[in-house]
Amino acid sequence: MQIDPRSHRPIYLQIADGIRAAVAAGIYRPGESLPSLRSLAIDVQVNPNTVQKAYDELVREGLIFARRGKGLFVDEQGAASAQTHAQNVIRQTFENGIRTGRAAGMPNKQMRNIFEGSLRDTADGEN
Amino acid sequence: MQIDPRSHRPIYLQIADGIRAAVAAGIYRPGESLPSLRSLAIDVQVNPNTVQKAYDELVREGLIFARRGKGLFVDEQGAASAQTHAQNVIRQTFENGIRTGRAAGMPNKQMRNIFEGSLRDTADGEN
Amino acid sequence: MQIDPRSHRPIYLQIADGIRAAVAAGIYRPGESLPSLRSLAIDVQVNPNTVQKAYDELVREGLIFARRGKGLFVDEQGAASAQTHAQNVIRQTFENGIRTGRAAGMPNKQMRNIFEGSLRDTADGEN
Amino acid sequence: MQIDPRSHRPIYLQIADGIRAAVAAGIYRPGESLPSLRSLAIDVQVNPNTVQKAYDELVREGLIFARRGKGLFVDEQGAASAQTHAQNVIRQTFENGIRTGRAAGMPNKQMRNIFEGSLRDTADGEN
DNA sequence: GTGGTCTAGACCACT
DNA sequence: GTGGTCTAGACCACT
Repeated sequence: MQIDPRSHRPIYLQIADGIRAAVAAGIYRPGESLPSLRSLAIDVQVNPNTVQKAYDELVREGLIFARRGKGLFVDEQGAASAQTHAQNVIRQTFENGIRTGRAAGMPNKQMRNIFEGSLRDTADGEN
Repeated sequence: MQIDPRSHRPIYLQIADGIRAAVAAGIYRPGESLPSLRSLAIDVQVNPNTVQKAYDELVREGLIFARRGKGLFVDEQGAASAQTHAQNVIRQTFENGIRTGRAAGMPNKQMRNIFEGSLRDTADGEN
Repeated sequence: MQIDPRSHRPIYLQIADGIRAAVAAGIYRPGESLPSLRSLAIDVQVNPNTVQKAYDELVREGLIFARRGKGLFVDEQGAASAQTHAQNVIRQTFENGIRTGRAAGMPNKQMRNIFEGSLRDTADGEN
Repeated sequence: MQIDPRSHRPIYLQIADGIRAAVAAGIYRPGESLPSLRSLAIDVQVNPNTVQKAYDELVREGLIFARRGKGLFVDEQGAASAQTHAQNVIRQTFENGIRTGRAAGMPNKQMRNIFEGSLRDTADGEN
């Protein structure tokens, strides 16, 4: 999981994004356990409290649930909702970019070009 | 100009983004003066200090410059630089969305669909 | 016996509450033996240590007592004490609800209405 | 606001309960500001982080909203929801008490007596 | 070992 | 001064 400490997006939300994406991608499946607070904290080089805040966010969303002394688990119904949630986030992000372009008077055609360039530049093999 | 007080992006950067987009769009042209601190502060419902910080940012970037006692003006070369800056911001935004999609295992095709949907949904007439 | 793992009331106290209520209701009578640690642990899906703690609590209260190598038994005077203890717990619970209502400016009449509604909604046949 | 440090209910939830009740009671009205993190922390003798967690809970509920640098305010629509929320909490509490009574084989009549006793004992003048 | 609460204290953005 | 994030570290309940 990638954390950008210079981003204005709080670390705990970046972590929540990462877990959400991983569940959406099927890396963690319904009923399966997630990395423990402490192990993930070591993994992303962050204080356990910050990971806790990230997980808390996802528990409230209904994506995961916690069992004291046992661990954190992907909710049976939660995985599907992670997919749609991820889609919404992506759409929201694209719309923000597009709105910025609109404000700068940029035509759709140019924005499509930029988008295709972004797809190419972030390609990590097969897509 | 749209300010989202709940966004984690600092308000002064949101204001700078807005000015930059307006310059790129030709709303403020090279040599023209920009709104005063106080008028813009009232406009976006924010403390003048915050607008000051936004203008500082843009002066540092070279997009605008200050004439003591006269106000702030758009740099001659500023308009072009605003264009490229806006492009970079947009590209950055798209790449963020794409990275989220990749993390969730979403194929390019689906992301293109979402992008086109976003273009359509944010259309405000002719584009 | 109902255990709510999401409640902030420790599980061992929830188990003790359950046993106490069962003794008060005459399900376990004075002199009779109680379920073994392991059987109750399996029953409520909990670690035997947690059941142990619940029994410890009840022994301390004087509701039950242990015969080494034989098991746990309901105290002769225990049944009566369970009755009064259950009454205290219930009273305490009602008072908590009433205090919340008072804090929200709710008149007694409305609280009585809510109480009667609760009695009705939780009715499981004859009461 | 009363905090019981011996309760198993976390302090931050006790604080949230208190604020919710105060809004329901009309002590804080829609649009009005709430005590600041620091002042409330001093008031209830608790760490500001704990108050923060309580307010965070209420922000998520939609009862209040926060403005960075300005303070916390009661949501226009939130006040009404506080009333119903308070009612639900009270009902939930009563039902818990009643369920305990049922488990102990207590008849409705006796529970009504206990309830009336509780109303009397917690009376603080006119109700 | 695992989740959850709490304190103490630093630092940031905004008013 | 006001809300918000983060670290470091203690302590609790449960496995």
